[in-house]
Amino acid sequence: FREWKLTHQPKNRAERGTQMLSLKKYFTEGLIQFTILLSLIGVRVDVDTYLNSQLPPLREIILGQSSAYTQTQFHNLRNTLDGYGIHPKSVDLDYYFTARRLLNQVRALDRFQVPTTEVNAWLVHRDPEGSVSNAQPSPAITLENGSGLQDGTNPDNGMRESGAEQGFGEELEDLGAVAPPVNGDLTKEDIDLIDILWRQDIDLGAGREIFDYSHRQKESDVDKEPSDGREPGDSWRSGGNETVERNVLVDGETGESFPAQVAGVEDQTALSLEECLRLLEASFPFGENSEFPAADASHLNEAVPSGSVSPALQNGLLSPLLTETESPFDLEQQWQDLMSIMEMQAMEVSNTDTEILYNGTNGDPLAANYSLAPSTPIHQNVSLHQASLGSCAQDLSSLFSSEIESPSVASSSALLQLAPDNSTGLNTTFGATNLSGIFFPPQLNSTGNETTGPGLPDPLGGLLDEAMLDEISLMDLAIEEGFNPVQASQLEEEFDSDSGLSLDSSHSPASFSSSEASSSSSSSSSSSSSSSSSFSEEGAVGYSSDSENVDFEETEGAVGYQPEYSKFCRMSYQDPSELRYLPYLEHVGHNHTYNMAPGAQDPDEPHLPAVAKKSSKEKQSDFLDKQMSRDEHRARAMKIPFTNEKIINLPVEEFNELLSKYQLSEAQLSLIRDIRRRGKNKMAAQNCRKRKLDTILNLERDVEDLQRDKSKLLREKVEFLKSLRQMKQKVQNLYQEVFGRLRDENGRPYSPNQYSLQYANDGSVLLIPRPLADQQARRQERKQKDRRK
DNA sequence: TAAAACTGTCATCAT
DNA sequence: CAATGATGACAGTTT
Repeated sequence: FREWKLTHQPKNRAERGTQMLSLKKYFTEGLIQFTILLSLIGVRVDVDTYLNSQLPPLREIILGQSSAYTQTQFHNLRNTLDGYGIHPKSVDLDYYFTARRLLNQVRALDRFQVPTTEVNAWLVHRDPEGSVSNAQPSPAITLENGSGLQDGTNPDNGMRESGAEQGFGEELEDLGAVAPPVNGDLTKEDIDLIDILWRQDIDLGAGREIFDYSHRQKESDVDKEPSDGREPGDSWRSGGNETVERNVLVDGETGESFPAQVAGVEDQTALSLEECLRLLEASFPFGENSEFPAADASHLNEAVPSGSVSPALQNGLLSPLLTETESPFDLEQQWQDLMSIMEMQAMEVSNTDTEILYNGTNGDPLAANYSLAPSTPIHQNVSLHQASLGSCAQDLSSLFSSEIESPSVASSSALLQLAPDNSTGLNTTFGATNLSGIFFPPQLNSTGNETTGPGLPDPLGGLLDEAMLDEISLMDLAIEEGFNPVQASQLEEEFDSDSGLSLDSSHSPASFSSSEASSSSSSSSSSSSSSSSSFSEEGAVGYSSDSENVDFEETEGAVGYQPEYSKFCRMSYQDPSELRYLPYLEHVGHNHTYNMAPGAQDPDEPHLPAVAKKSSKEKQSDFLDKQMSRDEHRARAMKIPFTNEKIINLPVEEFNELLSKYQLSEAQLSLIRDIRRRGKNKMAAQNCRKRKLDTILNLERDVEDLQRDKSKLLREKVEFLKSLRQMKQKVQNLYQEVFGRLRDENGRPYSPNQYSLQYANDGSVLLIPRPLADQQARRQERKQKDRRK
């Protein structure tokens, strides 16, 4: 095959050269300009994939000959096949390349991606506010990024989930930069900084207005232009909302409008008040003296239909539901949780890639495209959907069922809930009555107040709280005992780090830096144009894979396995041990077959007459000499009268018989014994190595499975927490409603400072004086703590 | 040419 | 105890 390369490659190149000359003008004048135009508005177009496959890559026409034809980039296959690679010794290359070609087609579909309406709207929305210049990427992009997240329509979502498909430049773009990506401008530090700031933004629960340029503009221009309280981009939200306009609240962080109605009593058929409250009491680790800004109280006044409610009232009102803070929030830990979810998402998407690839023979490309496309439309639909149901009108069952029906959406929803959605769906839930401040411990709340002003707590703060997880367990939704996301994440990071045991699973921000670092440190010259795709497609091996090579494997003309690949190669499809059943493989050129079949390829005299006849005797002897092992040479030198194959493979009895037939010298006998021992040991070593490889691969698969499981569990956890919040909100609303309607003998409302509602075990609701209620609450709390210990 | 991967061999222990 | 298998370590060979 190497010969083939040598003879065909130059010809190939020449042909390509002439083709290129004729094509260059055409392309550069037409399509390229169009492409550049598109890229300037942030649309990625890969024209190559729409050209005749015989033509060289457009990239190559423009930039000149690539290294695609001079290097064998077989390891790319591994990276692209991702988890389902084949053994390097396998010759099932047709399948291999078929798979690759299909993958390329699928990716091509993915690349020519006309942005959806939502994306366009987003871009337009950002543009007039002064598009971000790439010259100063980090701060500007960070702001944009934060805003995009808060909008809940940030395509970054898709990026983080699809993980691999889009490149460096795209990531920037997805992070919110509207300007065309310039890969070289952003250093790794910049990316890290973006990431860190991005995390901080969410950590601090930064109010949306912090990022929202239009909002700031609104504030400054408030005199000139009285706004209707809605930004242009939000116009879609108002559709059909006019009827509840009167009761609409605006979430301070998302700017989202939602009806302020509280859940009616009649909603409680599914979930009894008692259950809700018990649940609430059991699970509320928050401080008793939580405070919230007066602004919240005013919202509350709107929210509660009957009676006037003072802040003090709310304090008292909620106190029976509140317990003391049990443990300080560990934001770092929560972040690790979050990040690990993201990594899981990325991994799953990459796995999806692979599955599509391998089902590619019967799957239709459209379906593949649907799944593979960075799925901004899908995610955004989800986001919008969840934002709309965030106001807790949505029933839990329908929430779950809807996601079950569309698994692709479900699998991607966790991230949404964590990133942008935390400010839409979740925060909407809590912001509905703007009581969210009460639900969070003072520390966190104060942090939010200091940094963001209007006291909007970090929705993520409680989202991944381990205490809440425990509560879920109490709810017979037990996820697992002793689950430690910190350890798990750390473990995961260890695996993700370039240990040589590539899991090919993470293109997450966490592994981003290492991957990129290894890419930049590798010697091959990945130009800036190719770095975008090499970043996303290379595995943890750190090999730079030029996009040209990835895209057009047919032209590489390189077959043969790469050492890089074979060490931890995968044998899902071809196990080396099967090779012995395919005797023709013996002539492929590699004589590394394990478990060599007896007599299958003993180069000793009588076995290769057909080959031998074709050449002269000298050549034949040379050939045989080269083919013979050292022991065979020794055996011949010692005039051993039978073949080494027999010496090694004969059973002991037959072997002894054989020895007894001949009169052999002591030296000969010794050599024969050595040959037998070495021969057997040789096979043993081969078996041993194969076993070792199998073990590693199995472990790798196990790790992937476990990571999948972990991701699933984390997703479930997020779902549970989300539903728990919704339930809490419902209960809270109910409590207010019920309490607000209570009247004493004189028709006056009860003061929440003096009374609170208690729920007896028999389902009855009691109005009891507050001191008593406080006592009971403390008692309950102690019980809880004891039970946990 | 250096480095990595591959292979055969030996020593040793286990079966 | 002999034969054989398994495996770490090492060295030579190949890529």
